[in-house]
Amino acid sequence: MERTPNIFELSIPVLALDVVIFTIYQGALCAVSVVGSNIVAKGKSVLPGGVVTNGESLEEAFDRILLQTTGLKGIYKEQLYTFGNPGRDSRGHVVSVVYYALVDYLSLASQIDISRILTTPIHMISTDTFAYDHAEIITYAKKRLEWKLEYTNVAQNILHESFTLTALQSIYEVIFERVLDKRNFRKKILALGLIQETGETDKSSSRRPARLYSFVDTELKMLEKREITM
Amino acid sequence: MERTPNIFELSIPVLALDVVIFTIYQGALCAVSVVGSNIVAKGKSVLPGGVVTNGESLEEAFDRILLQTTGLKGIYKEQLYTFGNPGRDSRGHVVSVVYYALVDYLSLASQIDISRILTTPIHMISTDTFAYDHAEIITYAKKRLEWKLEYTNVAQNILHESFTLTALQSIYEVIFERVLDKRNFRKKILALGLIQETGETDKSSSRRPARLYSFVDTELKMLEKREITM
DNA sequence: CCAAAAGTGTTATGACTACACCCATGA
DNA sequence: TCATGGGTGTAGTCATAACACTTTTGG
Repeated sequence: MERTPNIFELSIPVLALDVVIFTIYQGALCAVSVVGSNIVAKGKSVLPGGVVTNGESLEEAFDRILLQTTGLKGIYKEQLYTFGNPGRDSRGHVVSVVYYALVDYLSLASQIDISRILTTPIHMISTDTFAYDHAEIITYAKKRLEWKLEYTNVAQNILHESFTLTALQSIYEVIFERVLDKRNFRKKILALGLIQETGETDKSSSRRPARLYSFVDTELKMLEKREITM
Repeated sequence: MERTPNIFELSIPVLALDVVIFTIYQGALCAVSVVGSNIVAKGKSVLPGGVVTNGESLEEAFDRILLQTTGLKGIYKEQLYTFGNPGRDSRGHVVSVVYYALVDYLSLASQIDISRILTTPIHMISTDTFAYDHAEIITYAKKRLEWKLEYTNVAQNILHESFTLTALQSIYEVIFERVLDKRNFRKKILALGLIQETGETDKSSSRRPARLYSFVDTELKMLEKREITM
């Protein structure tokens, strides 16, 4: 999170907004970060973030800050939590509304400035490598993501438009950190009616071509039954 | 939400904290509010709230604001959402971190100053009776409460220490707005192992005395399986 | 002895889990 | 023709949902 230096002298807390962006890269769940530039965050990674300005809605702040810090726009997001511990930034009292966001790696790579952006596998994230309380925030966001994956059709936002069932299953496996049974996974995911065959196949591999699927609904949808357990 | 008038002149959004307090009174789910005193909220109800001060954590702000506005302390709470639309308070840009809280009516009635506090059944809450976006916030909180009731043992926080199974069932019925089957409810709630018999019975009614139960765990606990559906 | 709420089981249906082999393709 | 990932079905177990009568008490 990059912050302008002068506002800490006001007598009220400063309101910031940070974003935990998840993507899947090389089979691992990763969080997107930038290199800290101020005195406190020097040499560490920080979440993309910034200060919310007067008269700006949180949505607007999200869009602006995301674009300024990463070059991304139009990705799936959801408000996560507001962190307000006065000690979380040693420069002053910063209350941060944190969003988490999902993006598929191909969209990410095509929109961002690779030289400024880090994509860190979540197992490599710790308070040694991330400034402020950002490692803790990412852990919190990961839990929320697991939950959302289990109870909603949110997975579509971390996948390309069309995908194979194996690719979809591996999203779940990577995020749940658990292997799933292929037959049960397919049975259940198809029974939910969330996805449909596109009629196309993925011919890029040198093996039997896999059928491609896409999500039926693009909006977030709560499931009556838990999506995936196994 | 009561706010001090002078801070709106600063060039950054003001951070406030509001609380949706739920309780069950006379068989209805109710939200606690106070009478608006400033020019914008005159004649309407507002959620208990206030401005977060510099150097104060959100937890500390919650405790202070809750006590100042209602006299309550030590009740169950959880952060709900942060509302930041610049138009939500016509006096200036107020970003409000909203918590929801649960309290049983007997504790509520014994701690609050009845003459200053309103307890409104949630079906009577609308933008006509509540100032700002508070009616909308309460609706949002109600949804979260339903969810929590379904997936956690949070119900204990809206009940007295010991309770009959019929009382517990009626909590679920009031919040879900649906009647539940008595035998299935009991079977399921007992199978979950969340509650235990106290050995006492409720002799206050003039009918067959009901057994009293209490919760085993006092901390919030996620259930692996959905708690109550039916 | 009556009114009212407390308390109690069974059955049918659907979901979940575990498990192993054949298929289609490009190299 | 072979190596690789794609694709498929069954059976046992467990949770869910629907349903009605007897018990206990105070008045």
